[in-house]
Amino acid sequence: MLPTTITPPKQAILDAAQDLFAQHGYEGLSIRDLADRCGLAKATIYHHFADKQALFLSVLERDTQLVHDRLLEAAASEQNPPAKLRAVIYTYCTLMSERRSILLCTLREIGGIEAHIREFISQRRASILGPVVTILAEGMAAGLFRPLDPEMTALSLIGMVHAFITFRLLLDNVQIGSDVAEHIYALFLHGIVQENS
Amino acid sequence: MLPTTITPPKQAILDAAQDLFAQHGYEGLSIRDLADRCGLAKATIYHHFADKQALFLSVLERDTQLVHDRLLEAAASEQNPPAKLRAVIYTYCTLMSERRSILLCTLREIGGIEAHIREFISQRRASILGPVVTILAEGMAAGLFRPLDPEMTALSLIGMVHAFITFRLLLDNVQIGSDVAEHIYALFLHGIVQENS
Amino acid sequence: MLPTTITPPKQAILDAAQDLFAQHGYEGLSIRDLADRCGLAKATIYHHFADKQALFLSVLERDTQLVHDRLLEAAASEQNPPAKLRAVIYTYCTLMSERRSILLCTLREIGGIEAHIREFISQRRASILGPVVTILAEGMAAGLFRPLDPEMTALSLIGMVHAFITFRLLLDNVQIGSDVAEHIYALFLHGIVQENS
Amino acid sequence: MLPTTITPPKQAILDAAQDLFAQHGYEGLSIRDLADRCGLAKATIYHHFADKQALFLSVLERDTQLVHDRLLEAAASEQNPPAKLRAVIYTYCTLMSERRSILLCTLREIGGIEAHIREFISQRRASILGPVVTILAEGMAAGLFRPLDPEMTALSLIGMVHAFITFRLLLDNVQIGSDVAEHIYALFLHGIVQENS
DNA sequence: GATGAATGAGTATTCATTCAT
DNA sequence: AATGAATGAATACTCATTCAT
Repeated sequence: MLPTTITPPKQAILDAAQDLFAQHGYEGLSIRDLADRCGLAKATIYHHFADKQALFLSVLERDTQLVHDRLLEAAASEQNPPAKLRAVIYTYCTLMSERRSILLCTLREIGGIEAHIREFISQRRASILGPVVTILAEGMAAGLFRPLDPEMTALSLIGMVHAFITFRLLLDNVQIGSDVAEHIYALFLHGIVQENS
Repeated sequence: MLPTTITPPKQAILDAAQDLFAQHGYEGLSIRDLADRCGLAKATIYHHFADKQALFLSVLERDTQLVHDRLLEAAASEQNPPAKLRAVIYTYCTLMSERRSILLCTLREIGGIEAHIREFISQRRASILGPVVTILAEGMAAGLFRPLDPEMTALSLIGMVHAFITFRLLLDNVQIGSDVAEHIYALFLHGIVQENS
Repeated sequence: MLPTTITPPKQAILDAAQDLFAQHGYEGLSIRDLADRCGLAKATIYHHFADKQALFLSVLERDTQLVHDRLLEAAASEQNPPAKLRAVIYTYCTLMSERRSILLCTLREIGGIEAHIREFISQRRASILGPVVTILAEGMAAGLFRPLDPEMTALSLIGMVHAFITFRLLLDNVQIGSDVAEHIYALFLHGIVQENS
Repeated sequence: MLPTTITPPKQAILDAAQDLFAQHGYEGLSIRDLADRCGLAKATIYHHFADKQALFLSVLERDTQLVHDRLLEAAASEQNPPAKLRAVIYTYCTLMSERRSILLCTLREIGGIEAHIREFISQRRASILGPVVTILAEGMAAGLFRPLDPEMTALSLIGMVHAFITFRLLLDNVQIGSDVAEHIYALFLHGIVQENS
């Protein structure tokens, strides 16, 4: 009836699943709860997705794609590497705070997860680190940044944000604001050492 | 019979539980698996611990205490703040790599966990950040470090380590070595920016 | 396939549960046994009833409704209060003997039962005493019966029947016949005292 | 150390068990709870009683003996059958109200109980009905009471009291007072029918 | 007289999934 | 596109009981 581009029920399931996976993790999402939340019967979920794993991968793909796109947009909105970095840090903080990307939320239960999913997650990680690595490489080439390993450095940056999400937002329910983003930006750029003339 | 200082059975359960919680998370640890691993009957676990939650808190307490103690030792083994920091970073990387402290591994599940446990975790977090905060404050007082928020800065450092644990060790099964510790140490001290004369 | 008025599976579970609750009480009914008796898997019971409590309340409701209806029918089948009472006593004896209403059978466990269920039982008790109270009030109004407290008197009558069910039927496995009903009827109407001219 | 006639710990266990059996029934008493209540280890219970069944029978025997003795005392304290009956009814109401004899409390779970215990209960029932039967026979012999079946009549009387205990005391937590005893006495003696000159 | 450790069988309940309709 | 019924395997947890000390 609706002339929408994508079938609504499938999207509604994905939306609800994104929420629940982010809150409860892979094992923690119950198909029954998901169905209830969607106002559908359990069996209907299986009409749209082969099984829980397929559902998870769909959500993960959509989710990481969104993060990837937003980071690219943020980088593109600025001209020089430091400004790009700043935009990316702000964007990543906001995204994690608002959507709690399930990539982040699933990382800690990796031990119990099937190899198949792990590989998929491993690939998706690149699509998040990618935009950051690009900026770092750009800055190093321009002589603005020191010649560090770009992958490790990007991973370190991502880790700082995650620490605030997990230890502050999730644990203490304290909102992550621009002060955190600014702190991370400053620390990441200049370190803690007092540099003298 | 054994004139050991600590009663073996309870400790054996805690050891196995430490392992399993770290690998599978809170929900992911099955009492049956734990009992099997210990060579005990399920009911025997309940003879020693009131329930899964009590078991978890016992493990968590022992685990965070160990991390706390090791970090203090590391700091005490060096004289000046930068050296102390370096020792602490190395120690934390090693500990996380070897024991995958369940504090870290449980963070993701915080959403679904009962308030009671959350509060406990929240308190224990301080005992891990504490030693780092002390060193930072010391360095700032000495004019060696820039005047940043010590809590946020310590949290950022911890986050960097966690990123390598989750994204490299847990996900790709790649061991975390001294190169990682060294990278984090350098980045944390000086940032990425190329400082000019 | 069957054009029956009520869905068979749910009713079959209720029938089996009525039996088992009556025999073993609330705690004594095992969902596994119930499922076995129905030829269903345990999980199927939970497909139809939220939990044991919901199942119990369903059975209790159906059971007390039946007793209530039968007592009303019995009373309606006769004209004068004494005859009504006699019919009610016979009917109640027969019902208890055949079905061992779970209301009766659960009473002992009241101590351990949750307040929620107790309240439900308390309400249901009225639907059984009601028909008797009505007859007694009728007879008193007509001057046939002495002006006693109708509630207490009805309760006393019910108690006499229960004594025979528990002490004879359940304990000694001796069937309760018309001799018992007749005894109760005579005792309830005239007492034990030899009235003189 | 104590020159008491009976060993205290065994009595303490019996006292606690009497309470718990009365409240929760046979199945409902947990050895762990009993041990906790006594401040003893579970194994200590088994040091004094072979198993749960033996414990139950000990309690039951002590309990019914007490009821039996008190009923005999009550009967002996009066001269003529009606006065004896009145005393017995008052005493029985009080005993049931205060101690909730486990005989009463176990009756409703008879279905699930082992044949061995049932037989024991069956025997003990006589020691409670006995005193009442004696009074009734006495009254009938004296021409004061109508020639009814003494066993059935005694059972009916007991049933009336039980109805008030289960439906009022246990269910509604309403205390059973002398009004109930008086009602039962009057009803039992004269019935409900208005006798005319 | 007392107990800590241990256990096998049991409890109610939830899980992801299948299938006929 | 959707679902009610059904299920086998799993979950955390409790039970009465035994035994070496």
